[in-house]
Parts: sequence; structure tokens; C-alpha cells
Amino acid sequence: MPRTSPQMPARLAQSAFELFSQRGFDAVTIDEIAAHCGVTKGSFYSHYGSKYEIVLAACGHYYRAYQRRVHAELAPLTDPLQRLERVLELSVRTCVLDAGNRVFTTEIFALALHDEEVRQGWAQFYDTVREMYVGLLLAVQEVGGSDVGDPRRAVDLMLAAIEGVKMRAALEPHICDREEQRSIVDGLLTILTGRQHAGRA
Amino acid sequence: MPRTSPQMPARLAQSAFELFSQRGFDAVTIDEIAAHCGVTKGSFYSHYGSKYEIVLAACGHYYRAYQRRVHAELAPLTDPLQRLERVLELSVRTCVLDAGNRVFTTEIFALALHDEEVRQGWAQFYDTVREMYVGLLLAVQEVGGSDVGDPRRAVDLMLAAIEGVKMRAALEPHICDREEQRSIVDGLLTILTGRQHAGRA
DNA sequence: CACGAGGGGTACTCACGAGTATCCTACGCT
DNA sequence: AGCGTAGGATACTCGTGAGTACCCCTCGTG
Repeated sequence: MPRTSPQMPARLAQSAFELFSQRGFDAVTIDEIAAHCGVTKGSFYSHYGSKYEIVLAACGHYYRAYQRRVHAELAPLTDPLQRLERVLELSVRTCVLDAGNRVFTTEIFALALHDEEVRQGWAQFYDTVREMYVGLLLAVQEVGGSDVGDPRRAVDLMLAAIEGVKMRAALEPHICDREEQRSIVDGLLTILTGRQHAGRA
Repeated sequence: MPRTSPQMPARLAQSAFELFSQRGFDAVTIDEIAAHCGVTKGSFYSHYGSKYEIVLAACGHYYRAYQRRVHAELAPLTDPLQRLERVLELSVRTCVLDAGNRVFTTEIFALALHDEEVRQGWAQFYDTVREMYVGLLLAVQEVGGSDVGDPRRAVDLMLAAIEGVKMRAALEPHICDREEQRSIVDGLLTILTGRQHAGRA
């Protein structure tokens, strides 16, 4: 093996993710993905067999990156309410306010409507996220920090609301202001706990 | 003018809408849209200047059709709560449970992230829908049928929830069951009125 | 009953991008 | 040192689909 980066597949997936996040799946060519990594189409095809494969790889990259970030944010925290709040902040920051992430998730979803495999991956990821929130919320309830009756239902509603916020963020950019962001997190927290939360925790 | 249908542009927009609802914008060709109307590409281009134009026309068709259906459903009703409930049912049926509609709206949204004109149109439509719901909810409040403090906020949350339901409907088809549909409408109604609603109204 | 205008049909062009064939070359191994 | 292998580069093919050029034919008008 020559001066091979053994992480070439991972680097290509990362590049693909970045480009897809800017312009969507269809608008990005294999040449561009390869060039973004400093290689050419020839070598791209020695790692991936088709464009479809790199799309799946980019999705996997996104899922893993999200999980990693959540764990990193949660690691130093022990207070259940703080942990819940921190993850909500992260979700709002990445999934809603970051335009690239918005583009990517929207593209995944559109693709999932047509492709079974993509749908499966997305469903599994979404489920993981939901279970994580349920776990965090149950912990909050154990210390008496939430009044909602059905935690799972509350999490579902909160996740649904995030989808709506994502859409509004695309249409009304002002929603990305610092204070707006704070009030969105508070609103989501209220859905989960049934209590008003204002300002820093 | 020969045996011209003067509604040819409208028919093409309708055909485009139907095909886009099945396979998305990119996967549908101009030839297919024309063929679906029983004409050919040549005549297509004597009505629309580009694919982009027919996409915009299909969006307009969708917006108008939605408004028309809402008005038709509301016309015979006078009771404010009934009117609100009927529109919610319509929204759930068309925007969430109908797979074609789901595909189309998802595609619009994805496109809106990249195209200013599409975004404007979508924003305007979304605004119209929101104002309609606010009006219906205010009417319900006047007859004492709702306990929510801020109607506009309640409508925003409800619309956000619809987005989430749309996503879940794609991942969990069972959500399209008759009873599920009923319970979704009840849930949305609860967000708007702050009260539990079970079964037929 | 000509005639011209415009809707519609046919048959192209042309760009673009996925995928491929083939060569090159740096490295590990013996 | 030499050889084989696999990552990488170059230069294609080839299908596809948007857009175009141009012809035809019908119908309203004078």
C-alpha cells in the first residue's frame, strides 16, 4: 500500500457530509467530493461503489457525530435538569439554528420518503434520540423536576415541536438570535417538565 | 388558435403536481409532465419557459387547492369549535397522512432552503395558514371554548407539532390508522384549547 | 376562401455527471 | 533489490434530460 490514508473512507464521508450540507445531495458531484479531499474520482471509486453508498456513509457520519457531541456535552454534568437543558441547547443549536445541519436533515428526510434503507437508518437514529430524551426526562422526574404525566408523550411532542421550529428558522431568520434561542429552549423545556423556565439555569 | 385547451397551463401544473407528489422534483422529467397531459415537450415549452417555472406553478397549484378545500369544508359549518376541528381533520388527512402530499411539501421545503423565490411563496402560504388557525381559535375563545393564554403561541406550537407528526407518519406507517388519526386530531385540539377532547364532537 | 398566427409535434443539440478502463507509482515483503 | 499490490490519477464512455429549431395544421379573421 502506498502513502495511503487508512481513514480515506471516513475523510470522504466527512467531505460528502459538508458538501451535502451546503447544497443537497443532487447538486453535489462525485468529483467535488473527491476534490474536497484532495483526491480524484478514480480513488473515490476504490473506496465507494456508487454515489448512493457515499450518501449512506454521510448519513452515518452525521449520526455518529451527533451522538459524540451529545456525550461530550453530558460527560461533565450530573444534575439531571442541567443535563436535559444542555442537550436541548445542543439540539436547538445544531439541528435548528445551523443552516447546514438543517439542509442535511431535510435532504435525508426527503430521501427517506423514497428509499427504504435511508428511511431505516433515519428511523433508528430518531429512535435513539427519543430514548435518550426519555431517559434524561425520567431522571429529572426522579428528583421531582417535572410534572408531566406521560414522559414518552411529552418527548414526542417536544421532538415534534423541534421540527416545527426548524421549519420556522428557515423562513424567519430572526429566530436565530441569541435571546430567541434561549426562549426556544425554555419553551421546549416547558413541554417536557410542565413548568415555566426563564433565564439561565 | 387550434384545438387549444385554454386551461393547458393549469392542466400542466396539475400534472406536474401529481408527478412531483409521487417522485419529487428531480426525478420527474418535462417529457413525463407533458405526456401526463397527453401533449409533448414542444407544447410544454410554449406555456412554460423552464422546469423551474413549472415547479413554481405546481407550488401555486398546491397552495390554491389547499385553500379551496379548507373553504369548502368550512362553508357549511357555523359552530366555532366544529370549524376548528374540521380544519384540523383536514390538515391531518392531507398534510400528514396522504403520502403524496407529504412528499410534495417535503420537496418544497428542501427547495425553499436553496431558492429565495420558493421560500417566499412557502412563507406566505404558511403565514396564511397560521392566520387562519388564529382566527378560528379566537372564535372558539369568544364562545369560551379555549383556556390558552396566547392563541398565536398555541397555534405556532400546534403547527410545529404537525410537522413532527408528518415526520413520524413517514417512519411509522401505523400512525395512519383511523383511530390514530382521531387521537392525533384530539392531541392537536388539546394544544389549541388546553382541554381534553375525546371521540366525536 | 385565403392567410397568418399560434398551439402542438418531431427531431434534434448539448452539457453534465455517474461510472469505467487503464495506467502509474509508492510502499511492504521476501 | 525486485516484485506484486492497492491507492491514486487520467481519460475516456454513455445515458439522460433540459432546452431548441423548425415543421405542420387548425382555426379565427378579413
